[in-house]
Amino acid sequence: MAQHPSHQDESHHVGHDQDHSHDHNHNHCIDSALATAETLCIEQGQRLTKVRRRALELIWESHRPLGAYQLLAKLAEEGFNSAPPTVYRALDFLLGAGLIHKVESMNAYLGCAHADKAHKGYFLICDECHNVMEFDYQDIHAALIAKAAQQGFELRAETIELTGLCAECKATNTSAANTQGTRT
Amino acid sequence: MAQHPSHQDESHHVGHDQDHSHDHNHNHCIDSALATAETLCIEQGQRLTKVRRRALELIWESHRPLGAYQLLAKLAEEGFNSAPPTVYRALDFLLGAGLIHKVESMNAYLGCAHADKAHKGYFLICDECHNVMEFDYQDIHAALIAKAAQQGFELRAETIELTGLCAECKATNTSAANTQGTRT
DNA sequence: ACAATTTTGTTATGATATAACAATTGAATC
DNA sequence: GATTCAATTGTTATATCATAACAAAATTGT
Ligand SMILES: [Zn+2]
Ligand SMILES: [Zn+2]
Ligand SMILES: [Zn+2]
Ligand SMILES: [Zn+2]
Repeated sequence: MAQHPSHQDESHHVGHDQDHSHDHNHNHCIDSALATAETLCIEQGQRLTKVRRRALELIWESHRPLGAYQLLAKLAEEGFNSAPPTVYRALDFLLGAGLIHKVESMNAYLGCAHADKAHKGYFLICDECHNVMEFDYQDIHAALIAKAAQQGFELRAETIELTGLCAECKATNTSAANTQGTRT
Repeated sequence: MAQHPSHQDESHHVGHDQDHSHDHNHNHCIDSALATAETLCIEQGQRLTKVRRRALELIWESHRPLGAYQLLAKLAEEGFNSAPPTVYRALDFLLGAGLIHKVESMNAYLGCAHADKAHKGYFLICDECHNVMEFDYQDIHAALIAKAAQQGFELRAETIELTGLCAECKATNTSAANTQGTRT
């Protein structure tokens, strides 16, 4: 529930080596996320089964949020059952364990790099390249709690999804002097 | 895009006379919203046709956010065409005109009481009674813009949806001394 | 009246998500 | 190891949310 102070105001850029040569090959992120997942599941007596584990890997391997049916297709390719409940069960498990977030405005799922710290995901979503950056902003969190409390509202969960143009796409659009402006 | 300062930090409680005797019969809200809609559409050379107008009324008459197919059913009862495009077209029009908001986390649509001022809706959503309160919080808006700008991100749209327990439900739950705590 | 534009009707399909129940697997106990 | 119980997965069906494509009708401007 409470956000951890350790990476307050820090951002973690998720998905960033799609096409345009940001070649941070993020195997490190994946390995780290999987290791965290193992640890957390063991600690909590949860079972990170094959399909759950592979689903988590596939979500991380995707460089942007992955839809449930996209994930299902990938799992099916690898011999897992191809019916929807398979993927939704895996997603429910991973969401419950805090290992992934759902981006409501995209109906898509994204690995969380800070699964070990309970928090809600705040996202910056680029309209252009569809990359998503998760950020943690303690000030906003506190302000939202306070604002809700003013209304007598007890805050439990937050969906904060900001869309717009990321730095790279803004640079590209500007420098390329493209005529179509900010397309979608 | 910019939120207007006039109702900064003010909240408008949407949907509040459902069952438990908050008998603000909100005909006033509906009438006011419809009048605003007329004015806005005329000003902008937009046509508030029968189906669009009735859709807006029905959304307002509902005391909580209305799903597209719920709305479609109501329209169909009244002799409008009952195929999905009918309702999605009306919703698109109303969204475009700023007369309603979509609550992403509920896939539902809600009348906006401040359609005359361009803004994004910020919502408090009760897990218990499903009422939704729209609030406007200039401080948070400014902080989000600043935070995004720090990352080089140009903010275009915001989805801010907070869930939890509203004041009434908190009171009910507490006073009823229910054993189940904060269920859901 | 005529043409151009917008809106609506209609059919079909895509995309996202869950219900219900059976079969299998895993872990704990006997 | 066999037994039992709970958790997980398989399977079929369906619910829910949303859009594509094209035809028909209504509205607007001339
Ligand atoms: Zn996270
Ligand atoms: Zn981008
Ligand atoms: Zn509003
Ligand atoms: Zn409530």
